[in-house]
Amino acid sequence: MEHRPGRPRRPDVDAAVRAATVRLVAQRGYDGTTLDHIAREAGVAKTTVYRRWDSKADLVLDALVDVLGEPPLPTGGGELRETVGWLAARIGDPAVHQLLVGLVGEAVADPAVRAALRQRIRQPFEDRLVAAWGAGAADVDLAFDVVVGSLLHHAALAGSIDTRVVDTVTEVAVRLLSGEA
Amino acid sequence: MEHRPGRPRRPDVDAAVRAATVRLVAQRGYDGTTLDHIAREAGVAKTTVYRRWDSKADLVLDALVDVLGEPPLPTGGGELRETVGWLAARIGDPAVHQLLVGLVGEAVADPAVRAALRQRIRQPFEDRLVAAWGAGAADVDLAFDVVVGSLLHHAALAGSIDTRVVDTVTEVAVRLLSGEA
DNA sequence: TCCATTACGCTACTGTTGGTATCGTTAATA
DNA sequence: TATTAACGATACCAACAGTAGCGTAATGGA
Repeated sequence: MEHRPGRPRRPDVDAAVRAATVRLVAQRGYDGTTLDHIAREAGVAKTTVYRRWDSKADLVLDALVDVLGEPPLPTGGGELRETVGWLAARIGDPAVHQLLVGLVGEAVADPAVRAALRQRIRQPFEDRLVAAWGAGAADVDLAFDVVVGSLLHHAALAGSIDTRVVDTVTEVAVRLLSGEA
Repeated sequence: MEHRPGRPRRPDVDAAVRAATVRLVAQRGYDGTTLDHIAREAGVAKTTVYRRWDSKADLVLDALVDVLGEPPLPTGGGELRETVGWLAARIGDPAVHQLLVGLVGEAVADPAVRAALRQRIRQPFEDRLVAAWGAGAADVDLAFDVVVGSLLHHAALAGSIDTRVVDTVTEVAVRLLSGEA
């Protein structure tokens, strides 16, 4: 029962394509990165990419989930800032925010991308905070929108992300979640 | 000295094209609206549109400036919320946020759009607040990014904008500008 | 009136890009 | 050996932003 019949998939292709996607989108942006380019960079035919992912958005989301990592689980009392700060810091990473801003752009036009983004990016973050704090999911959603939205918009208008802005936005979101509204 | 030599421009074309742009982008989104469609809807040839605007982004920005309107000038003491709330409410308008989210998407890839967006959208807002409050421009920029970014991101993930979110975000930005950080 | 100048509509076109179809080949199982 | 599925390669399609060229209409000036 090792394999289904037929030629097995090359085992290293998924990782190579994801890595090429992250690298290229980080330096050339979402729109500036074509699928031909990704495939060539990963040493794979474009048709192979489309056998494994449904669309460019699907691939980029997969690459983003990979490079984003998992949010830390706040353990004690004052650790809320740890989780929120982690999110803000991750978005400061050019790879993360370039991948994300491209996906958000697609989400505006495509409800499927919207749902996938909620489920694979926002949900895990929300789960941690709700589990550790019993906070309302709506409040966490709002805090997430404030952190991610503010930083992405800042990056869009400024071209890069200022560290001071990351800190201030973190502070704002922590206050919001602490129930000081 | 009435006119330069040559056939004068049809005087109502600018307004008609802007109106068609607002209408179509509001209901079909930025990517879902083609220039052929805009031209047809405005009763004008596509080449005429390109004689008057340099690009789709240029046209959409022009239409956005038009439909956004001018921020109110806060007059007295507690009127900061008036100006910030105006901005948040304007973004709640589907026409405004659809136009804006498309432009922000272009701004990520195109520094020229980035600069134009700063100058024609954020600048007037900033001018009012700095003139009336002597607040630092950097603080106003941040507040702008928080209001606009949070609401656009919320819209991107939810598909529409919740009124409660508009209010909360306004509150957050007002606090930020009041120097309670 | 004739001319230079500029806007217009129209049609046709280019170039890019996400995504697909086809096909011969290769690597696995049964 | 037969079947099954993945692969690379190439060619292709459909959209769409933006451009070129052309005949025509409308203005001001000589």
